[in-house]
Amino acid sequence: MSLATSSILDETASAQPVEFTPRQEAVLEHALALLVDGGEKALTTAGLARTANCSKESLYKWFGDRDGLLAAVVAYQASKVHFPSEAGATSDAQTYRSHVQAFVTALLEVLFGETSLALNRLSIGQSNKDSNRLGRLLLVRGKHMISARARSLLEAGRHKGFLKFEDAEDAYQVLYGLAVRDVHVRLLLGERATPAEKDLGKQASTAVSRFYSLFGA
Amino acid sequence: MSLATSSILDETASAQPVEFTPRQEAVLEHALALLVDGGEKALTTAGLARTANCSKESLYKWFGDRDGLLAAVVAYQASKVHFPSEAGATSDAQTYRSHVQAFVTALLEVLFGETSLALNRLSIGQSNKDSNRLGRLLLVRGKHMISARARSLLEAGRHKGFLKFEDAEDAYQVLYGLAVRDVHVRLLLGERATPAEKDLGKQASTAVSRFYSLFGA
DNA sequence: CAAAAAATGTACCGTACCGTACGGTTCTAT
DNA sequence: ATAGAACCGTACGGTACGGTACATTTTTTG
Repeated sequence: MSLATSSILDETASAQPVEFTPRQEAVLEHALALLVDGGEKALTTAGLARTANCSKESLYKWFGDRDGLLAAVVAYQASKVHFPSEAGATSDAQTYRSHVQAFVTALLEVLFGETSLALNRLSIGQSNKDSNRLGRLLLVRGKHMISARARSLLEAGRHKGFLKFEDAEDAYQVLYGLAVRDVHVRLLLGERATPAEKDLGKQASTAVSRFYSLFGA
Repeated sequence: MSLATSSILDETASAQPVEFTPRQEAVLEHALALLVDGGEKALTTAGLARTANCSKESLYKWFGDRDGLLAAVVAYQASKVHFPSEAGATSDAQTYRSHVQAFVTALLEVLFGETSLALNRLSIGQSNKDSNRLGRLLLVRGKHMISARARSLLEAGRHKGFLKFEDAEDAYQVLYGLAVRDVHVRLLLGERATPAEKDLGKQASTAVSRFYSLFGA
């Protein structure tokens, strides 16, 4: 049984960090590069073997089949994304708000990055498969992780009296919508971001400002 | 020169309604059905010819090549989507707000429909092509149309003193974000909507409520 | 009703790519 | 140093699909 089907795809054990050897990580890095410019069609087993200076046989030994390779790419990239955890519990209203704004900025940086866009395009393109491994992988190791992190941040704000809301998940969804709007989908469709949309700090600032208008205590 | 490259793809003349013969529309309907369950891989020329009882030669005569067929499917579906225009200029605050809410509900109905999701998945999957015809097609005949419609609706509300904002496009983006959040992307990734997210009227209602908190006069 | 235009269905070709096999090479451990 | 494992590069089979050609049938038109 391949590495892909035995551990990466096993969503019951989705907590452990998924180890790759350095050689495999180097190959996955090449795979990412191929994906970012060229899309899924550009990531062929022969092409990856050529650009990464490895053999196809190794690819199949490591990842099982092409789907396993794609899943490994997604899992590997997800393992590289880390969000800053809340810096200490002792913070006044001002610094807490700056934490929220930093979180939103980091969120936009990840979502609007070319790598994330390429992987989202890949997963969306595969979302009509029987099991839809990539979509679930991206959701569970990407969005759900971020969502959990955001909820804990917002809960802390409520506990300290900076925010007021009923459901943390609901509040996070609003914050997400205010920050992302339809920019994500437009980027996924290939539209270029406007200069204003490229100023992620400014975008995050106004989003947080509006969020506080709705949920500030 | 094929129909696809001569008229559908001609973005300079993107205003005229794109005519198809009834026979062609019937074939495009079958193509849509194939796309909705099965994704792009399921839409093969041979498969479409078989299910639609037409010949491959006719497909190539009508649409040029496979890309032209995909573009025709997108253009055809876009031509079927219509939003209710604002019903008369004489309306009080209450009915105007109901118009806004109806617009948001219609927006969600379109975006979360299986057909729209399938076409968005298709266009996103093709967004790394050289010209990226599908993405631009979906943007110009879909999102931009809706955006223009929304701006005029919001401008009317501002003119009547129901709303207060600086930039109509910016206000619309906020309304969009409040209503859609990350549900669209999650659906694109294959996740099922929660029961609460399926209540589009309720979702639109709270979105409009929050929008009025931010932009109400 | 007959000629012409259009459409159907099938057969075919070329290409692209997944997956496997195999000979040769490099690394590792004892 | 040497045996064994891992790996590289390449070549090949099988398959799926885009696109074309052509004979037959259906529809339109004068």
